[in-house]
Amino acid sequence: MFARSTSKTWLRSSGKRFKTLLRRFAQLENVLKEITPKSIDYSQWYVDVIRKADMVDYSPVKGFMVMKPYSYRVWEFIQAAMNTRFRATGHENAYFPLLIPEHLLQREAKHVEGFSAEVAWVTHGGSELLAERLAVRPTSETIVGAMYSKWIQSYRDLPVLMNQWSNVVRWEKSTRPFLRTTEFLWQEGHTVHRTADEAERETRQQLEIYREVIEGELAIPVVAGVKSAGERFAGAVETYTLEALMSDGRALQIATSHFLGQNFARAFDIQFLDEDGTLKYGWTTSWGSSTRMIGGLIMVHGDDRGLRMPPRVAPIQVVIIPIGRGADGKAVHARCRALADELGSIARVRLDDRPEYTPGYKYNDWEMRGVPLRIEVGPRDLKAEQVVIARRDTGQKTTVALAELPSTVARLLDEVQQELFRQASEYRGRETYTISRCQEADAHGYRGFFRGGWCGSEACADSLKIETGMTIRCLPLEPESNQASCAMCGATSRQQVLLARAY
RNA sequence: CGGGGAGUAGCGCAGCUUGGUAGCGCGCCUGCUUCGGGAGCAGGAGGUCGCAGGUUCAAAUCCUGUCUCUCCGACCA
Repeated sequence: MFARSTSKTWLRSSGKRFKTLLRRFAQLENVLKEITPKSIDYSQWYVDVIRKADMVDYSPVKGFMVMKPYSYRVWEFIQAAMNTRFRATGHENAYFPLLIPEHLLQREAKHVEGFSAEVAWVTHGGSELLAERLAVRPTSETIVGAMYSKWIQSYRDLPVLMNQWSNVVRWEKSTRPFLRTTEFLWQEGHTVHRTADEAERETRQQLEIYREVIEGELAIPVVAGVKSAGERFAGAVETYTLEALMSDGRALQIATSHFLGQNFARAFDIQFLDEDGTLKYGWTTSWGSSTRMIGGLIMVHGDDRGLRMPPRVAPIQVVIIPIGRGADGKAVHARCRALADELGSIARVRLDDRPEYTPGYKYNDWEMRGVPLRIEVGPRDLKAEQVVIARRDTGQKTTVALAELPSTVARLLDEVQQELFRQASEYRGRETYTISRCQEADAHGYRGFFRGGWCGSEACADSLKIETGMTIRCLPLEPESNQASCAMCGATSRQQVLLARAY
């Protein structure tokens, strides 16, 4: 036993030393100076990318991070894309308070149970001890429910369709920027409906909106499904989820939508007088997506040179880099400025005219930040009335005549968006396996999505976790085929499930 | 929360074993020369060594505590 633990420790530390060596070697080879290659240390790669791309910084408090402008801008694009769709489906934005009195938080039994371990409490106002402690919201079902019960009296008040953009706090044990932080930004929708059917439809409709935004804007392919009971939101009847596959083969739950039945309506007394004169409980839903999506964006599209931004959410879509000095330089700069003005109406353009850096430095710099298109303008191009365009997604360089530049840029931005989605889809397709026994995932290093049968028992879900480290990510809404037997116990399968190791 | 690793200039690190003037590379500032894939030379600025105690004539170095980051588990968007 002693020998075993010793060798384990040794392996761990020598593994780390080995990684450091490899990393240094990579740096000497000038593969890339600032970013650890994915293949050497994925976690380190992730941290390097977000820091070198100037997306976040750590704060003095554990688990809290600063979102710097370059990542916050991405968040703003996500917000815009979602707000448009929320509004189109009749939702309105509102804002509910940050602090929730303890008695409210405790109204719904399963909900409290689910969140109690990670709630932060406010106990003092100034130096005075509060009569009742106040929870910093981990999510807002309770405070929203309490308010809704005041606002709703008649079926004519329904449906209530509200959304809020806010921060929430969950005291997490281990944190990683974007993926799991103690405080995070998100959007949470809360609705009340007259019938169960309507609430169910709402739940699915919002999941579909998430899919549109995540696939269409972030270029991240997702699998839509239903959570198993063990993975369900605390207090929900049914939780719908979108699962994405990261480039290290682990799954990320990227958005969820909950059908809450009448659980919260009963707990918070959300009742309405129906047309038939009887008092009924409303049917509620809630749905959320967070800055975690940005973490997904990084892990799905990033490569060893850094980020690769899908154009639709890229803070800078086109960077123009002048080449040359002296007399040439002046003409080049004039041309670049003119191009920046011209293209500014069709894309988010940045002219990098910093004199202190060479073009080569700038290429690397902007590639690290994932700018989709780079336009190079040098003396040669000036004479030939052309520019060189380099794509971040494929690395391809092409020469484009000035006359065709605006249309080409517009087309290429569209192509890069498609290509990133195509690459991610192809990867996911390649790394999705159908298995009949969960141990078969071992051959693939438990990297990827695994489709297998499930008998429906929580015991099997638990043993899966213990034996393979995988969890049931969801019961896909569109199962590919139905396995005859459970991948864990071999009994008759109830439905195909998606298995993976998850973030 | 358990177990590893790490905190020294903006970044990456050496120095610590054996206590005695704070170092290197990159970056930064100034000047000149450079510019089609991380430019060159010269000069210069920058650090209460994570924080708090303790030992000592003397602590980056030794001891205790604590905070943060990071990895692996357990718990979760």
